[in-house]
Amino acid sequence: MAKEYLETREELIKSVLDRQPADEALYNLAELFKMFGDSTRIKILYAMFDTELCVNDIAGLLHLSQSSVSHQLRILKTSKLVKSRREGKSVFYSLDDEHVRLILSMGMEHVEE
Amino acid sequence: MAKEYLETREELIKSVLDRQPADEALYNLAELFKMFGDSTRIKILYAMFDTELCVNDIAGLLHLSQSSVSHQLRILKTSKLVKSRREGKSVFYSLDDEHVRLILSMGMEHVEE
DNA sequence: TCAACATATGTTTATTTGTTCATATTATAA
DNA sequence: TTATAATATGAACAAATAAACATATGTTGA
Repeated sequence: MAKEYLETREELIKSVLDRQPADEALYNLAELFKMFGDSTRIKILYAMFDTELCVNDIAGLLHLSQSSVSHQLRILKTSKLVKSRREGKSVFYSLDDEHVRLILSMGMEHVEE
Repeated sequence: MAKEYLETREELIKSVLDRQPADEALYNLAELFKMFGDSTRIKILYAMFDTELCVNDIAGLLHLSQSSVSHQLRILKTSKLVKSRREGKSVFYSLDDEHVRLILSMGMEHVEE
């Protein structure tokens, strides 16, 4: 009985390890969520939920400094969460991927409960 | 023409602001994602993806110190991402909510591309 | 070419945060 | 109740990081 318990327990532990994704995948996953884990970036991402915006628009809209917005956009772009296109003097940013919207929505659903 | 452009631009800005969730909601959203934005916590959460585990199991499984795991579990519990039940000397932790699994899966999908 | 505007970037600083170590709490069994 | 096992917690330290400030780069029109 005790042995059986230990065996199934060992099996449980083993199955958890088997199912566990590789460390690298989990590291990347954490890095992804880290991008969403800052108020400023979340505000910026949400503002772009269904429209592209240029840096000054975002800064004005959200009462943030141009520098701060630009820095955060660079981080978001490096992480492939936003993309940009230049139009004259302005650079328009938008969400890079439908997943970004999904992740935002899913999180918001959880928060709103 | 220029005026029309400006008007629609103003309208765009206005509509963004209208759609933008309250700062408090966005703050909470960022706090939620922050919980997922650390490798250690992600590993712990994923290990519990479909089974409850006690502190020592997690520590052994993931080669983490007991203290570190306990600290992180407290943070996760405070954020309502995990729940716990005591059984004798052990405390078993598990994901608190189906949303947690959904958020993890959605993020992993994005990362795996 | 020069002035202005929009954006990007480098640096410094202050804050946040994860880990470690030591110790406290809680529960079980002898 | 004492020893031991499992977990929790407090404090100190080091690393990560967001914001501010100054300045650089790039773009347009006069």
